[in-house]
Amino acid sequence: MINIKENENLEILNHSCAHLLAHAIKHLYPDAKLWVGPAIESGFYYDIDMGDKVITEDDLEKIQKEMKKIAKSDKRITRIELTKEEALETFKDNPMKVELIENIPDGETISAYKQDDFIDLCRGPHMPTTKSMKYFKLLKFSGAYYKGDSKNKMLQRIYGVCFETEEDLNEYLKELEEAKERDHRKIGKEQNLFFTHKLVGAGLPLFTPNGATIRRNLERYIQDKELSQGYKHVYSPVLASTEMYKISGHWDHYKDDMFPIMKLDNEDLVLRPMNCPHHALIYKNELHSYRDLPVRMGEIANVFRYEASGAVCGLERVRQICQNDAHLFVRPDQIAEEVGNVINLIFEVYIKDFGFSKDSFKFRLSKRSKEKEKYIDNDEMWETAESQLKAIMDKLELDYYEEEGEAAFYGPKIDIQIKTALGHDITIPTCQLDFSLPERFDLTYIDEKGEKVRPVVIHRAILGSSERFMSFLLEEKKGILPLFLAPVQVNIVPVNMEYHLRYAKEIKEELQKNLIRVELDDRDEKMNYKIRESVTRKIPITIILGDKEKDNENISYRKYGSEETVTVSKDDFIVLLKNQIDNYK
RNA sequence: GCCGAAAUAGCUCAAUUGGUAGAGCAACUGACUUGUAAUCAGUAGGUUACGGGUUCGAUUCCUGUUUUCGGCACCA
Repeated sequence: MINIKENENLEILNHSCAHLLAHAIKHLYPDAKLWVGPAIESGFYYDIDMGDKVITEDDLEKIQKEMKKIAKSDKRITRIELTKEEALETFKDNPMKVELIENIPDGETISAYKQDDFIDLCRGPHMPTTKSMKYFKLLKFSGAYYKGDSKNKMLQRIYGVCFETEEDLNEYLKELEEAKERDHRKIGKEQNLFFTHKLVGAGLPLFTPNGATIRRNLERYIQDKELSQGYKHVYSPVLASTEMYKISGHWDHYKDDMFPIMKLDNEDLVLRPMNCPHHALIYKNELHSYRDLPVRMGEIANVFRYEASGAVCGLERVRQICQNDAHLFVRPDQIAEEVGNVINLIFEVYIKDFGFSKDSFKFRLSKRSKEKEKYIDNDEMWETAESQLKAIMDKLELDYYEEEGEAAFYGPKIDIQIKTALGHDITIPTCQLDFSLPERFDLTYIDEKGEKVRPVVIHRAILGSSERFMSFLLEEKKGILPLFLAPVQVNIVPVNMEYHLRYAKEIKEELQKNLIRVELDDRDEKMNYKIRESVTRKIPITIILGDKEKDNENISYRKYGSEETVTVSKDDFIVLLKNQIDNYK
């Protein structure tokens, strides 16, 4: 999907189109107060205070028509420089712009752009004339908080996109449609993988046998990976006393994201939002020597977060999250190596095993913001942790960007960001550095001098959560699953029900004994019908059995996406399949 | 949580300004079955998300709730 912000011409074009939108709005709704209208990755928007007027689909049509009219009339777009007083005078009817102008430091040039009877405060640059905006479309509208702060009133935002040619616009609109086809919620329904039910609640998906098969095999896969890297797995309860979260800092910094307290006789229990304190206590349960470190403690663990009702989304954002979590308890001198191992593991899983493209995710160094009260208070710790993570990423020559305000409350993170089919930017794998948890739970190990020393904790998740990884997998693979995850790996279609069913049953049993997930389509239907269904269900392998196979005791199969038929002996087939499954293909 | 929209058969969607809720696919029944993407016929399937109101009459209008969707805010 194209990124408008990466193409300077398109960025200027889209920003100019935002002005065109505002111009049309002022024609149709003279009382509307404009806020800002930037170009964004997917086009442009404009935020407008329209008083009590609420935008509808019909309005969008009207506005678009008016935009076309202004564009066609070929108005020159000119830059005007103003003094602060002139600017205040020009925009005196708009309190939002007045505030904006008042905050511009004295002496700084204030510019505005004018096209016919419309003028807007703006740095520019812009296209020379309104005629440049020929191929655009208004796409959607919604509410948006003034200055992006939920404490403020809500403005109305209109989104659109503009291109240099009609072909580019149509291509883009086509891609938007195709993205809808990839939406994991649509695939989940088509392949009967998961659903939500009102009686269970929002953000709490139920996994059907098909979805559960994918999930179970994903969880097995990642645990085996971890075992091969020296991890050990634990189980810990989903509940804990609030006392624990007061020690960990969750109570001060994360309470609003947790489900409310359950009062017992003389205990206050909560559903856990994270596993770190539980794991810290497991670490603390025994004495550790410097020789034993790093301790790599993993768990496929359910956590619970009170996600806002407007935020829950399919498997992408849920309220019960099954994390592929681990905590690495390391000596300070092991930090770089262990973080490196985590990054390598991410590459191994995402690139090598699943074959995702390098462009499908981005590394982000997530730092704390200036609102320090949101985070655990220890400036020195934060500076050390952030600079250490940065140094490690630089040494690994990772291509990454930095963002303030994205850290966890207890420490900075390396997050791996992906874009969903619908363009949401979300984290899947994460690797976080934590000097706070060991301090708060008084974790130690004995160093070579026999003294107690503080370890450092690395929090990490490779799949992120089972739910979120599944949503990513389904969208990236367009519902075509690798063999080791497919709910049905092999579908058997007999050519004729009367003559070939017995042989088909034999083959099915043989495959089943070898733990291959196989189905035999023994319905009273024609062969072509069954083949078609096998393909539309995206089953990786369809076996066709007729006289040829029966007489020679072999099988013929076709792979999903190929029309080529391959004939092999039954035993060779089983070996081939098991090989592919073990190699995650 | 906020702004807006939606909710009709298992699924995808219809139902002209308020007047008996329909279709395709799937399911079921019967017939037909021999080599790589849909055989034919029939049957059944609904308190139109849930509650309240207006009306002689509500899928349709008003209202409350829930869920879903598009954003915003939040966010691993």
